[in-house]
Amino acid sequence: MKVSSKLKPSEFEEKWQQEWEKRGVYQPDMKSAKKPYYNLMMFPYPSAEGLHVGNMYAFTGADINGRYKRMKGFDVFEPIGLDGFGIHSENYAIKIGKHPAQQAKISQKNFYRQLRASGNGFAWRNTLETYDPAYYKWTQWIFTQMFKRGLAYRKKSPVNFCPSCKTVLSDEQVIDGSCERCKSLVEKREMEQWYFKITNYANRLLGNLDKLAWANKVKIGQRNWIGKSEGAMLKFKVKDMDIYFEMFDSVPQTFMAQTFTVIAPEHQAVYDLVKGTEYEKPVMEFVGKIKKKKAAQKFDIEKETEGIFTGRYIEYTPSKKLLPIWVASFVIADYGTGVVNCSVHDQRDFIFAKKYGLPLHPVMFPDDPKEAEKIRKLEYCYHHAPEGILTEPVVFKGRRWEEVREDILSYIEKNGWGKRTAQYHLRDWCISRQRYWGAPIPMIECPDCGWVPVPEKDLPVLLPADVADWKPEGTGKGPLAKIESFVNTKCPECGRPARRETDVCDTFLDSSWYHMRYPSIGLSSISNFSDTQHLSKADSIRGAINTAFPKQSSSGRGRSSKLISSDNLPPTTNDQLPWDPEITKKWLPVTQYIGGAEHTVLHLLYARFVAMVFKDLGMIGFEEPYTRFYAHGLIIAEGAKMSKSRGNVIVPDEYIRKYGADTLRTYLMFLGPFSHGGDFRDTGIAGMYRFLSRIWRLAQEAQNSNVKTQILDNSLLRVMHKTVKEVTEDMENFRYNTAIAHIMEYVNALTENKEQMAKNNIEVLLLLLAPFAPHMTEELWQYLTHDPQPTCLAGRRATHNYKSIHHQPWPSYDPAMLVEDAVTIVVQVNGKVRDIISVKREAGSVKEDVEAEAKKSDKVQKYIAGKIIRKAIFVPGKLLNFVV
RNA sequence: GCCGCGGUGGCGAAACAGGUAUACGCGCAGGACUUAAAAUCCUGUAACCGUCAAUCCGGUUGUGUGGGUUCGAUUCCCACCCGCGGCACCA
Repeated sequence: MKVSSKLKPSEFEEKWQQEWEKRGVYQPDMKSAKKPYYNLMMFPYPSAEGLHVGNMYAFTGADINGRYKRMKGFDVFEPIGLDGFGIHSENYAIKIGKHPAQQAKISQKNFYRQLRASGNGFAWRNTLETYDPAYYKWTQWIFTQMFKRGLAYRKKSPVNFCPSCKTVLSDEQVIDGSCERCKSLVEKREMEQWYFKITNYANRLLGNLDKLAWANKVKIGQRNWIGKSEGAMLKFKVKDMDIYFEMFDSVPQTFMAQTFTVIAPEHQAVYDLVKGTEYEKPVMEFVGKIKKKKAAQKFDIEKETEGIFTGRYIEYTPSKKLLPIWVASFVIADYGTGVVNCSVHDQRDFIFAKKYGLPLHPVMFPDDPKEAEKIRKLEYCYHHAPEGILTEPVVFKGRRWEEVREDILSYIEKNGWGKRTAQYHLRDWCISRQRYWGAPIPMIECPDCGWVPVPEKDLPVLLPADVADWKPEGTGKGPLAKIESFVNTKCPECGRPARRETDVCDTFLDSSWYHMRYPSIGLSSISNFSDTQHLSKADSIRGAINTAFPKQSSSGRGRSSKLISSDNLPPTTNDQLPWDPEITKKWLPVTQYIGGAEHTVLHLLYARFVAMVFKDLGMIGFEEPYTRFYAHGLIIAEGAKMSKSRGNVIVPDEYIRKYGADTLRTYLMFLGPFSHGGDFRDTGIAGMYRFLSRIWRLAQEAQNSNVKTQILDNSLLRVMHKTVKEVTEDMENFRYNTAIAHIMEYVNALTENKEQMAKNNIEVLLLLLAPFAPHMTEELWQYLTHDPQPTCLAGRRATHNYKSIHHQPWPSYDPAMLVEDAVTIVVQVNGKVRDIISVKREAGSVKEDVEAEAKKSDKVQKYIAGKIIRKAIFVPGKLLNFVV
């Protein structure tokens, strides 16, 4: 075997990519793997033609972990797919004026090409795409499971609507109240939507967080999003009416201060309160006005709070007072009960009461009599004051706000006014999207039977293909509503004519369970996968697109929107479940999940929720899908997030062409800590190419016949063991930048001591570098070593005399080799470094010896001569500090 | 407003347990090789001050600002300033 004298990635990178894939180097045996390690990276959603270096950064970092773990002896499974169904991909299709299904085909080809060219060790036989009917059949199946368990329901609720794009937007597409694409102000529209009852799981989602090995900031993010708030739910009667209101109070300490009640304008009971009274007209006009205002500027916090009296009162038993009920703009309808009792000890209530001249009654004061007088005179709002002293109720007179809470809660319960309870900030998950490019919600509305789920045997409900009008129009109905052949169907229960749901599922449902699917893909055929089958699987998009776009058949037009039965679809591993139970038991939960922190509260929460539902339905044996999650940083360009509109998108392709994927990968990882990301500048990349070229030359010099195979003891060997130790520790903690730095130091040591260099020095170097630069290390490894044993790489397939470097064991180090004969001791005088001395290892830990040695130093003498040494602080093997 | 993260040379960044601050790299400067260039290799590179000068030598300051604890602080504590990200009328 020969290699070029110069590092030329184009000569071998593609070659190895093909070779690895052909030999299944990264394809673990799913059934008999002994040490399964499911290394999962969040799959990309194609919202552009291809990947940018920011994406590549994330995938490379995840891949390095997989490659390292593989060398550590794990059966690493690292799958890849595309989250190509949904609004991001559809928006991109709209932007460039292509049909989403056509664009999906183009994006898929390009994304997969780039992911291959980046040198990632993916299990290419286990790919999935969320728009593949074989996949979304099961996304729809999940919906029906939710519905059957009462976890999917319909509710009329305001949704985000962009008047310019004429479309409904998801929450995450609304940035500061504006549409992320056109920047116009987003409106709120009342629409009936499908929801998943994620709030039923709020407490479990919160409680389990403690058990997860996740980045702390992500856990904190989820805790805040779930937003548990404990307090009391009180219940009181409306005077002269048969209406009772419950109201939540998270600060029950000052419950005796409550002097009025506010109700949300959207609250259903508002009308009942004023019906037939003189207040009906003005109040209902007010309600209409506020609703309009809220619709126009959904997220704008109305600084000016507004309200109107309803003419009704709450019989507030604790103080035996009547609290006037007001409709107030600031009350949130879907948090708590939408009715709140108000007091002087709340900032908003205080402002509202002042504005409308409502009564206020302080019951808590500071120690300072002057300040207390100000509170009595209602000069400012005294709230959330731990040191505040209560005056009411009398039994708690003199108690402090910070310690009285639990006793007050018990008191409220004892008197029967209310009960301890918790409220959550988390809302139910809105699934409906009035869009085209998504999995149709598999529900049928029958005039007689109501909402009926599509039977499992009829899934998937295929997305009709030849839809000319697939763009969102913002009429409140999705594009599918216009396709009569889609809409009109029969009720699965009674067989009479019925209509299909025409909304599609939120794309976050697609991605909430994909980790369940990967390991089971292609299971029945994996043992005798031939190359041709493999290629046809890699090309499966063609099949998917063809079902979405059947060729015009002679039998007539318009047939393509007819639903295709599941018989025509690729076989699945199991008819009852979208995964194989045994395989799932072996590989899940995911061993290591890696992704961006921007999904802290969306994808990562939904996936946990869906897993909990699976667990409750007895389908899986765990409820947390990702026990370990690592949040990688973001690559920015010129100080800003990469985006087309900014024009700062950096595509990896040209760099790969010029320097090779190895150089780009290593460079990206060297930029900074993987958790921090970094600013991409191309000035440094040539330096990384230079570094890898040095290794290239070094490895060739190692083939020189003069170079010994192994040297048992010399200084280089010690450096080598130290490097192995440091790099190993860095790899375990995703500290790739310092791992590379340590490899560089090692290379520097080798270059400076070439006469001592042995072949095993180079072999260890290549092994340490292999996760970062998989192609060139493979090329050099094959060049340097000739493994005589034919190795079984991919089950039964390997026939050649070849063992990949990526299947070599990770080098180990001998701790005994790290111990040096002499230790360096820093000598300080009054905390300032005055000299550095070297003593024998044994002497380095004996204070007297080091002290005597240090006193011999002129530099030290200069500072201690003629002075009294009061103390000498000694850190064995490290430091000696004279205090004079 | 609340929550989280960060602030170290010209730049990206190291310092894992309070103990030599600036590892590793980029950039820059100088040199070697060459007819020349590229490539490669070598040397230097926090600031300021001292000696005619100096690659050597000696000193002072220095990790956003001001305090504190300590023999010793980038690291721990308190207060503040600045930047980034998330949430935001949640009673």
